[in-house]
Amino acid sequence: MSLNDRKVQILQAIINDYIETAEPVGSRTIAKKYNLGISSATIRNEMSDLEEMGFIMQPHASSGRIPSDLGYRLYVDHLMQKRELSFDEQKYLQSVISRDISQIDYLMEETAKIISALTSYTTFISEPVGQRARIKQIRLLPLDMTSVLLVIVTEDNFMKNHVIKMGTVPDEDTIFEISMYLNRAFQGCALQQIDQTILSILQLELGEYKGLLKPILNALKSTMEAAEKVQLHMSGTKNILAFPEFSDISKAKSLFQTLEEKDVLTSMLEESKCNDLQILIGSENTVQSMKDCSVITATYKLSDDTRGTIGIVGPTRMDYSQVISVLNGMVKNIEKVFKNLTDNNKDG
Amino acid sequence: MSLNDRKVQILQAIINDYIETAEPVGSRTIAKKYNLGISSATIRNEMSDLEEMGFIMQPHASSGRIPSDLGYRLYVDHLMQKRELSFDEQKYLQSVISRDISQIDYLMEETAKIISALTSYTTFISEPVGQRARIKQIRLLPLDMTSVLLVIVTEDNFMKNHVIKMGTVPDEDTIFEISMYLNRAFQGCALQQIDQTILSILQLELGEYKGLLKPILNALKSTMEAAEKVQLHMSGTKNILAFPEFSDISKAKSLFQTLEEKDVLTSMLEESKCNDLQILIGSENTVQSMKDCSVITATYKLSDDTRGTIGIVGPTRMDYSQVISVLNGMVKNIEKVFKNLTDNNKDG
DNA sequence: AATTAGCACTCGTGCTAAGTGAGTGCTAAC
DNA sequence: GTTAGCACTCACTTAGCACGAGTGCTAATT
Repeated sequence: MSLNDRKVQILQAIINDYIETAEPVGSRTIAKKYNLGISSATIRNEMSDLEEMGFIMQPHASSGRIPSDLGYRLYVDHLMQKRELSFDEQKYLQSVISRDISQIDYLMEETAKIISALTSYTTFISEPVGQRARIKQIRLLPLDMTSVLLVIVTEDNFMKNHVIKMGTVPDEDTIFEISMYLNRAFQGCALQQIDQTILSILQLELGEYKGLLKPILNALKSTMEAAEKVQLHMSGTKNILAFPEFSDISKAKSLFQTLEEKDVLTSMLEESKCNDLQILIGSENTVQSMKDCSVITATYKLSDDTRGTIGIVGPTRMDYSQVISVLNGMVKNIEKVFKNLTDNNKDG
Repeated sequence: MSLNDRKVQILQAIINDYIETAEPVGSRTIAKKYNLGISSATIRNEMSDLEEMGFIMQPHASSGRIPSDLGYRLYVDHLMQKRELSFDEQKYLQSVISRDISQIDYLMEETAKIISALTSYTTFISEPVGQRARIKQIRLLPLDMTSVLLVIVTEDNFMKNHVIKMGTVPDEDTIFEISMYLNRAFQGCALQQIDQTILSILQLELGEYKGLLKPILNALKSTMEAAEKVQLHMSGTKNILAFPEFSDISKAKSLFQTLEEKDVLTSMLEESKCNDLQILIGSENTVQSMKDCSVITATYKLSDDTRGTIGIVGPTRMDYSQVISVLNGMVKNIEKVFKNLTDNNKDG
């Protein structure tokens, strides 16, 4: 039994119809709606074959057929038509550019919102991460009467500020000097490289301000930890409730549960980071509560090793073709935004 | 018809039972479960009165009674027993201390998680905000070959860093000088106070680096905008699905919709900021989708004018007494954490 | 040999009717 | 004023039935 042309047409019809209606598709529906030039009886025979081959299944005897995960897989890999974005979609997608995007978290938040609005699926996105391990700059600044401000920047411009309370704050020039010491001592360092030798030298150099060393080390540690932790933004979780496959509250609940565990999502995004586009259909997902969902992820690259990932979660019966074109569009868009941002700032 | 002692006892019994079971409470249930020493017939008569007075109502004829918003109001204002936290609850609540809390957003995130876990309601919390309008420090630092880093700090230590791309980056000493100019020019300023006079002087002082002025002004603007926008953290949205009052998917959906609109929540928290504790029951809420919910908010104060608010959303049938004690406990806790943080840093 | 028409059969869905039980309101007796 | 008793209401459950969408099989047709 071979997967001939007609079987493929029928499978395609079933998938298209099911994506649209969420109802099991019967042979008569296909005969009437899609002009394949064959009768429902013939379609029935073919469907029986398709079921035997594992591409479709019956929710219960004497009901229509729905695509299986394998069916969707075939569809995604070989049948799916590439869909161009409409003008309106394109325009809406690009609206993220026109806002103030100098703040990365805002850009991420907006991006997630736009994608979830366009696709009506749940969207999550990770901030771009690259070479964070090494310290690029570490600077001390005066803040007020009782505290100084420590600014730490890693190689890929991840940065974090720390307020350090002190009994008495040194004067402007002394702070500048200490700042220079610190920068010389730590620049280019990974956290692990900071050993006792460096610390003793530094302690000596700091002189009467050696009390600063402890809070500075704490700040370094917490910055490095935060740098490891990829920031995640999410939007459109409520959309899940609109799909009939989640009208069973308990199913919705367990998916929500998973979506609240950012670690799970982060590691999902991490895993897919090497692929430009990754599609996991139903049972292909490792997370139990997503066995009824498909997850599509796309990776955007700001440089060779600075990347982030956008992910979409929806029922397996999702509009793969639309999602993929939206994701591709958005990836191009983000990359462009960052490029523009860089160029603009060079002018200003 | 007066609200005598017996009526109050019956009302209390109805509310307690309904909070526990979520089922309309009948006269026989009360007679059997709560030993009030009167028969179900008497209770029926009293209930009839209570209904006439507006404290309870029937979902449909010949069903048991449920408390009305007015009933809950009476309960909350006069009947409710203050509940002490159990040892375990107290311990769990304080577990937020033992983690690394030097980063405010992490602390907020954890706090929301703990409260939603303890109460099983949805929790949202706003970061402490005080006098943000004025600039406390504005500093320029070298970053790398093509860019400098601008650090802006407002009066209440809200801070934001901005990367400014430049064709050629001045040397360390020049940057320091520019940094000092800037700081002198803008320290103590509100954004609105920056006028043309200041700008022309600055432009003169910046000399060949006057190109910096535009990005600096942009950075100032975006910082001030971000400072106005209160950061909000949320946890436990999925809990909503566990309550029978939201087993109707469409109700759950509209509540989710509201919870995704951070502006709405932010303004709710803002409004309640003057009260230590505020309880809005059902129809007392202005937001339409929350007319079936109660919202309890508690305000924590880090100083006279630096405050944040914790809010809890749940069905009107919520365990008011538990929620209030958890919120009070957490407010004390947060205030303590911040106090400790300050003291610790003074030592180190 | 492939296709199709026809038919029996399956099974979810929607409707109705009857029965059940929790709860009320009213009345008359205590 | 309190209570027992009773009629009544109404949501909820269950069974039975008809309907229709859909299948699989078989025999006729191309």
